[in-house]
Amino acid sequence: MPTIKDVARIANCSISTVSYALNNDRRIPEKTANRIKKIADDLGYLPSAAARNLKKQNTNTVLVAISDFGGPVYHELLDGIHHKLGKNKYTMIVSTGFSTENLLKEKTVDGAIISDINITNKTLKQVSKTFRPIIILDRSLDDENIFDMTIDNHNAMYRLTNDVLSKGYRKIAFVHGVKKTFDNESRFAGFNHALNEHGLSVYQEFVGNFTKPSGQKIAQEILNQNEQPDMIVCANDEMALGIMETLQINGKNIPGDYGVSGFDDIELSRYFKPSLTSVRINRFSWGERIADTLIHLMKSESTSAQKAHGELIIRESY
Amino acid sequence: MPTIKDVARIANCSISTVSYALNNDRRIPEKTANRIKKIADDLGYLPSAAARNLKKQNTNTVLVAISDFGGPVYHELLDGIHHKLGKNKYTMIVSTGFSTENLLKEKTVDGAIISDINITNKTLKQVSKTFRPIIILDRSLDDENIFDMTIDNHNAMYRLTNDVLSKGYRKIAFVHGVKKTFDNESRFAGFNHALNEHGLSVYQEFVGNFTKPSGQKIAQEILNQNEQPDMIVCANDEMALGIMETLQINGKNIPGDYGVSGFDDIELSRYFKPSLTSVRINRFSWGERIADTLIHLMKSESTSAQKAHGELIIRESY
DNA sequence: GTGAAAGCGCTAACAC
DNA sequence: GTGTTAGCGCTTTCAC
Repeated sequence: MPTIKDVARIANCSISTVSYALNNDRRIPEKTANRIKKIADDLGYLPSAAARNLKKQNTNTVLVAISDFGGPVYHELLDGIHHKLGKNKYTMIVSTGFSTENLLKEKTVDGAIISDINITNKTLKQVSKTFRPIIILDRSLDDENIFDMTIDNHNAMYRLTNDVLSKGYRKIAFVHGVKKTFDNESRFAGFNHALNEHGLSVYQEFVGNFTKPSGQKIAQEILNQNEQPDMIVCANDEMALGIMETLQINGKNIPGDYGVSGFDDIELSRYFKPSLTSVRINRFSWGERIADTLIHLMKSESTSAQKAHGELIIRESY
Repeated sequence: MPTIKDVARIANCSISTVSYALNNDRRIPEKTANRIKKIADDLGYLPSAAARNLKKQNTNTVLVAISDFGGPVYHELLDGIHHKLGKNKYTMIVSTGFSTENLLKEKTVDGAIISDINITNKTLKQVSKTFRPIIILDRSLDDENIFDMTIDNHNAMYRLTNDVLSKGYRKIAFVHGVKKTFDNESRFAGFNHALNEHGLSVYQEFVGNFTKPSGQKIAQEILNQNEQPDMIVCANDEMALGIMETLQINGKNIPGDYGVSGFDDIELSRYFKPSLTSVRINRFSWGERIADTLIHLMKSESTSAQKAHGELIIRESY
């Protein structure tokens, strides 16, 4: 493993000259710089990030922490973040679970974007104390160096619910995802907001966990009860899809017997029969804005962290 | 930002004692160790990975490089890798594109798992020269410190094609993904192998790029030509799905007018009507085996890198 | 334009 | 059981 020392020895100069040359410092004439670069290249020299990070006290790396790689919603978001980060010479790494905790605590990154509810507020606050900015997408949390760029769930669900109401539905059930999560509570709040304005309140409530199987289970509950809703508003698409599937297997028509709506607009929702009405967030540009904000924050420049807005995608499911 | 020095000062001992205590060295009595740990905790001390990495010349981190976050096939694989890595106290980071190049070259990781055809062989060889093992999943490449744990595409496609033949199909078209990629060529080879054994050869060939839109375009080509195949074997599910969709839109029946098959068994394939016959790889246990092998390699222990085998999932599409 | 040297925050060999 | 110290591979200040 050649180090900067080896390059210096062979180039017959000091390590500082090598360092300057490799980092394109203006003081080194182009000719010398090229000679040194050539030698470094021939030697297979690659600088050590550990040494540079230690000296410079930064890593030029941004962490994106997600709750799992399976969710169908991260793709565009990550692409958007990566795209903007690349333009600004940052490296992006993605992690989950215990790996995220390690990375955050060991100062391996200059900034982080968190969309993983399993990371505790305590960890977040502890880490942000070291003056590395953190943008959160999965909760609201007020703390210095922690910035909220969540989706404006409330407003989007409010608009969706108003659309549902305009279609004449009145016995409206709500299917929760994991309770107390930001996404669930804010979506439910937007739903209630619209209902209340019409002098209505939720007809029935069910609690799932944002997954398809939980939707399937809830559909069974619905089928087994006496009072039947005419509309089922779900906190996300995956549960809505599970509900529709089970309802259909049991001979029900959608939207004939029940209207159903989702949230997130995952790919499957477009292909399911009937296609699912949902809320779409342009996650690529959301990601770009997130990265942009984080870059400003890491440079201690002022910016404002803004929420993402959803677009109603009306399809055939109610 | 407190460092080990600050902890030592407050604990009124040397930095080596702090280091030993924090790393649970047996020499430090539990009582002292606990006192020091408490002080470190109160101070909000977090060790610096950069310093430790520089000193120890390793990072305890494994990189998984994927070509994009959108592919529906990575989820289980990453979970399997992460699971096994966690059991062995390694941190996993995931990256794409330019970020992967940076990470690999700067020795930020002790080992890497590559499933990104955009990373050049040159980079791989250069990096593996530093004696960090690399496992490749997206190509065959013979080099020291580079280990092949690809899917045994040839064998799986051979078995699928034999099943197709046993159903009586004889005018069999093959839809390529990106040419010259390992996945495409090895699948095509397995396909040909089976055909040749029956004294047949491919009826027609089309070239897509592993995406759904490319499948849709190919379906149009098929519809516009005179000679019609009775079976369309595709190099992956996404293209197969695109083909089926376009064929159906144009009034064709599957499997009545054409049989279709895929490869990968992505989630959508189960829900599409007709459901798609495909090849499933248990990616979780594949991931576990990959991580296990890499761990051995990083410890310079001997192991054998083995390929992954696919399971035929027979459904309704031919 | 180039070099010497300090020092980033740790680990671990060695001394006591 | 605890402390002293060298040194990991860089960047950067300061001299010349």
